[in-house]
Amino acid sequence: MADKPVLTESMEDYLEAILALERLHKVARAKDIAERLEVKRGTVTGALKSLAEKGLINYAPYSYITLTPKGSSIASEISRRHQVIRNFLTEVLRIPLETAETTACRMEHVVEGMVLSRLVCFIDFIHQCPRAGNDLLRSFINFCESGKLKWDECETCIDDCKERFQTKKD
Amino acid sequence: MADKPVLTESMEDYLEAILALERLHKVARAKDIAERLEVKRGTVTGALKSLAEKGLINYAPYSYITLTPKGSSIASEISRRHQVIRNFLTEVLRIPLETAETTACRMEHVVEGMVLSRLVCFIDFIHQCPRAGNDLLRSFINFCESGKLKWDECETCIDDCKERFQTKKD
DNA sequence: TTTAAAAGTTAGATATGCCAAACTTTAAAC
DNA sequence: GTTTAAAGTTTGGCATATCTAACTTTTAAA
Repeated sequence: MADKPVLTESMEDYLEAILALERLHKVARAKDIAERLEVKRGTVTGALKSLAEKGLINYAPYSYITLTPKGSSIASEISRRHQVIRNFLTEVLRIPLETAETTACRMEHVVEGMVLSRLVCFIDFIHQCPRAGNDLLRSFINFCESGKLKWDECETCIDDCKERFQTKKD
Repeated sequence: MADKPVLTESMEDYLEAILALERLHKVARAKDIAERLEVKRGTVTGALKSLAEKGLINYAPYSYITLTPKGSSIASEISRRHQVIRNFLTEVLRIPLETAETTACRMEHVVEGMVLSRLVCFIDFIHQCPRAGNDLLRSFINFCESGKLKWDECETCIDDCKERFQTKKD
């Protein structure tokens, strides 16, 4: 399999849309791609030709559209970037889903390997570390809203944390 | 002051570069902008005309370049986005500075208000919350490298955390 | 099976953003 | 004060990405 071509954000969006439509209907149709990306049908035709030239999709005029193995591999990677970023935004930063989605759509084109794997680690870590977890995130939200820490609650907070860990050990 | 125009990423980059050069030398020169953004001098001239038309820079052919109040306000906002993102990447995710810089350069164009303020909060929270702090981040790095939590160390970790808090209270 | 609507394509236009290369202005060296 | 080099500008060209509107193919309804 040839090297992965460097794609524009736009081309990445098309691949991602095609992957999503394949998952829904086995194949993608130009009209659905256009709706999903909010562009006109004519614009899609041009993009499809470009992706076909790069060997990323199976395409002939008037045909249905599917990803080639190479296209599928790239699309999956982009889709994964999207998911990781969205999960970070919703689960850690507690951003509302809709905002998280639109932000992930834009961020997915600009984070590369190391940052992505750190985000994955961070989400896992927050969920697994006894000192972190959902109740730490609850404190975070509280901090966001009030702008300050409630120091008088810290002692019980730490004690609760330890207790939960003891219970969990069994 | 008129409404803030919607700018392309490219125009945002030019404003940010001009702000940085203003801070260094009081005024910006086209040549330095070109070097900073790694584009040719001719490209800069076009961008400057466009920014001047939008009322964001003071510019006349062959003159030095300064930001108008409106341009300055926008440039500062972008610069702040950059800093917040870079700080998050280095201080929380512990990404090496160089990678953090280049990622921040790309991310600064795609995060809007809510995500940015949550990032600010999160950095503050991690630094201020007794259950979080630098030693939690050290555990995180450990987790990143080993791929797993050392559960046998959790009890002492929590105890140390409490002890540090007790000491700090004085 | 004809026909009408939906889907897809094409052609021409616009906007951004970049480059190379020729040209002009400014500033500095002599 | 010339002259020359650096900085800035202009022009023409290219690539991407989009639109509108006209046209073609396919599909589905009558």
